[in-house]
Amino acid sequence: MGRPATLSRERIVEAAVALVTRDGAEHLTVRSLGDALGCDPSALYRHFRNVEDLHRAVGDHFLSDVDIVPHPREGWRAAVRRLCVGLRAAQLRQPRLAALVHAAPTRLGNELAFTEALLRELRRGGFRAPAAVKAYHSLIELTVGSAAIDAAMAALAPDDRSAEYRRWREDYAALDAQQFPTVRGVATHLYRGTADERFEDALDLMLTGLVARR
Amino acid sequence: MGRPATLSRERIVEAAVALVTRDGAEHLTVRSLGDALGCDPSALYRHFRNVEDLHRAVGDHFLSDVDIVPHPREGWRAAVRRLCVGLRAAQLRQPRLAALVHAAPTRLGNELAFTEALLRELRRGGFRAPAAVKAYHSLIELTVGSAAIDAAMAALAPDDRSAEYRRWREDYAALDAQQFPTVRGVATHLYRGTADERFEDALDLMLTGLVARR
DNA sequence: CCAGTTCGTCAACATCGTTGACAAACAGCG
DNA sequence: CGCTGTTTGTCAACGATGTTGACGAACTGG
Repeated sequence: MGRPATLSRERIVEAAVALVTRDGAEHLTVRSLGDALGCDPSALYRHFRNVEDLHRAVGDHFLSDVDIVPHPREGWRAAVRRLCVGLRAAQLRQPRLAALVHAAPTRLGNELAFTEALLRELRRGGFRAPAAVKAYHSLIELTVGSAAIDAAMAALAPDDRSAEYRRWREDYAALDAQQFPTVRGVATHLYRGTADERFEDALDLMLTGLVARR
Repeated sequence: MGRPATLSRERIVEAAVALVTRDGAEHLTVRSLGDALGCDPSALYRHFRNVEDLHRAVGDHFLSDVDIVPHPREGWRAAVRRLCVGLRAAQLRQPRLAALVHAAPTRLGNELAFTEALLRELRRGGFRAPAAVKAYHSLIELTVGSAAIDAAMAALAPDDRSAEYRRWREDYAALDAQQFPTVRGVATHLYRGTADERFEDALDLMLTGLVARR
């Protein structure tokens, strides 16, 4: 019944993923996606309520390459670490997209699979249900949150990015020594290294706290 | 020399803050701000390079009410906690705005004052420069990051927000028990309580980790 | 073969940030 | 006083965004 559909949610998401992979998420617009699919932009609204709905679907798709299968002989702490690092990597692989999706859990397939994996490791680590959920919230808050704020920088070309970090350091180093003595004193250490290193540092801190609390 | 300026960065920021406070940050546009100031929208470009520049200035202004003066007889851990909780509160007071600013440090007055205060407490806690900066990065990553992802929810009315959380719980509870046993088992605990509580929980975890590492 | 339904097309709307040409309003100088 | 140069706000326009409503093509069930 009705005209046969040439489009579908799957085809659209597939094309969107290809477009984002090729041109970057900032070029994912209703019009460009329509062009890529060879159809009118407005046709997309037959399959998605609005762009946010589309973004969620595309965002979840990118979580598919997080390694969530349990590794043998891996302790819970290492497993939790691996999961969070993997989630962050997947989010930052499409930085601009992550910034659009991070607002709320999509509660779609790939994200649910990740949630299941993380919570299972925490239960395996000896946390009871309420404590495991608390730990889950903390880890997600840090992992997704830091990905959200690092997304903009991750979108830059490596050269531009380190140039930007350098500029920040210079700004801090040029501060008035009377007013900001501490910042000035540590200016050379600020925003050195990569954002990934800073994240893993924070993650290890939190994991240490988790071990201590357990 | 030249035509006398009726506008200034200060006047513009002031009007922008008023506009954001009244209508919400989503209504902060070049045009609406021009209306509020009784001038042509394009006049703003004489004082700000682009909207992002403007957003940074407005965002920094909202950090002015973070309590950064040292409290007597307060340990470094309590002080660090207070600073981070205060920063988050200030960011979430204008949620939509926080989402626009979180990308990079503004390196403007209020933010610098906060950075100075936080680093000073860490130094006071016995951390040497590199370790203090590492701790600073971790705390900022968590605090600003979690504020970024909580911003969207914080923008909702309290009733809508708890309704949304309830819907998430129901979604998790309705999952297939075969495929997602762990998530389903802890579904009633997920996203209970407030986002503030979850943040403070994560913060305490990180502080515990910091104490252990020191 | 007609009626009903689905789905892509088309044109339009409102809104956004941003730019370049122009004119008003001043300071300094001969 | 008048000219020059500079600053600064105005105006009109551009291109891009998401979104909607009317239309017609293409199918299915009766």
